[in-house]
Amino acid sequence: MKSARKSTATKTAKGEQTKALILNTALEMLHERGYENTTMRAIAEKAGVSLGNAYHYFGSKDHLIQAFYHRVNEDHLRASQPALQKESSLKARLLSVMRLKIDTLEPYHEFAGVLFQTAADPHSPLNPFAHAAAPVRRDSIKLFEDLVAGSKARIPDDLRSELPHLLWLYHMGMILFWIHDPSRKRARTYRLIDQTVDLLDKLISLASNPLMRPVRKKALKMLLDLRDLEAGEAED
Amino acid sequence: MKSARKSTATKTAKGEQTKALILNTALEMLHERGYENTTMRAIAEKAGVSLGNAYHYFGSKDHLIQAFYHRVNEDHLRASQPALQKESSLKARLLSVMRLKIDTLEPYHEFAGVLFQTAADPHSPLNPFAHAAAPVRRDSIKLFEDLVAGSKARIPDDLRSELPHLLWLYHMGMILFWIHDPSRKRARTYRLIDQTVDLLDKLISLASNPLMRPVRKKALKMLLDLRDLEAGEAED
DNA sequence: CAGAAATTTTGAACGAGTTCAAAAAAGTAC
DNA sequence: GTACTTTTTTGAACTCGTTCAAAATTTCTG
Repeated sequence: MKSARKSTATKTAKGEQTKALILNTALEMLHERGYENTTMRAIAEKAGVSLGNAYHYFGSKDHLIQAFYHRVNEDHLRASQPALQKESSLKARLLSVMRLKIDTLEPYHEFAGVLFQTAADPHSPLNPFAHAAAPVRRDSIKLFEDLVAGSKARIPDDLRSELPHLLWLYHMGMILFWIHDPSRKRARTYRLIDQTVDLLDKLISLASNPLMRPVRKKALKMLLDLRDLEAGEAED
Repeated sequence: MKSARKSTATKTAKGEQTKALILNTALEMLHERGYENTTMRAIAEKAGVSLGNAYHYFGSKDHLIQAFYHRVNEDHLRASQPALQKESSLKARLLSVMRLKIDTLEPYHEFAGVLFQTAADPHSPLNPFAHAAAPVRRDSIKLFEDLVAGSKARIPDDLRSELPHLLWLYHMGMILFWIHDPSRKRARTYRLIDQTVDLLDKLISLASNPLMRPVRKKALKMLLDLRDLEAGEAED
């Protein structure tokens, strides 16, 4: 994890094709052999390109991991549509989305740990505190925006606008738990999700109470402070 | 981060001496040159031993990082004693300890990021969800046990026994923020600590209210569930 | 279509973490 | 003090992520 070179944009149909080939090969191997055994050399070889060529399109192995996360995210987004169409209560929507997230992630359980390791890197776009503009991150938050926007719950505007980020953070926490969950069929994770979704729903109702307005304002202010540290170098 | 070999216990006075020499050299270089520039080769060379010898005593570079964390922790523990002697309210004790933590960590700010990366590794003893028996982790929680034990606050037993872990988790969160804090003299971190300590103190009072007993019990139960996932493989 | 410019592709090299078999040194028992 | 066992130490080798200059190919321009 030395460099930070960006993945090069392709300028050509041929390039596009090669890039896709490399990515698909990588994801396949990641799935079949896990992280450690998926070396850049192995990817290049299986894809039938040179090692240097792989690096031309993906500046580092991390970029491949991000691409993986992006892919899984798309799958999850797609899988969530039916539930989001059907359910209208915030609680039911959240519960479905969270369960489906674990379902989607499950095939990759054994190597998901490194995903969190890269997320902990201060420069990773998955890092909760890092610059929010990173596309991977925006994509994965988008789902929670839809989730909130489409629900009929009466939620004050200040909370409503912040809620997607909060839920995204919560969902990262659940993934962290899932990574370490040794229980059969990941039963403890599913149980925890049931419990926490219930709790969250109650908390949101509580926080939406007009009486809570001052407290809520204060808490949300602090959360905004927590987020997006990238902005200014020079604040005192 | 491939291997998981343990640091070998030394069997000899000579060995003990060499191990200490390597560790001290490593910590010094870590401090002076940061993580990236402190290679195992450089450590070995400066310590006047062979590369293989360094690996004999520290199974991986991660072990050195853990040793670093351990050392910083001892410094912090020592620095906290006067305040813990003087202050008796939970809030004042926590505030001092947290501020001193940042003070202690500050010299290492530029490379502290990797500390969190290793902490995110499912196998790291710093990982909040991993096996709690790891000595590094126990040591760093110990401080918060003292902090709570020595305070005169009236706190129900169930919460009191869980509080050290909660505070430790909170303190990890503050470190995470600090790592990303670009503000001058880390002013935002200190401000956040002031605010959150205030908030925590209020929350603890609130949770200690007899009326909250049922809710508290439930929440603590869930937290216990969250912690120590290492136990059983087979729960359904 | 020829030549120039841009893009893709290659292959070799480097640096760093890690492993390991064997040499050197230290400790132990008689 | 010698022969053994154990521990320490070495140095070479291996793997893997990464870089880079240059070759091959494709695209663009007139």
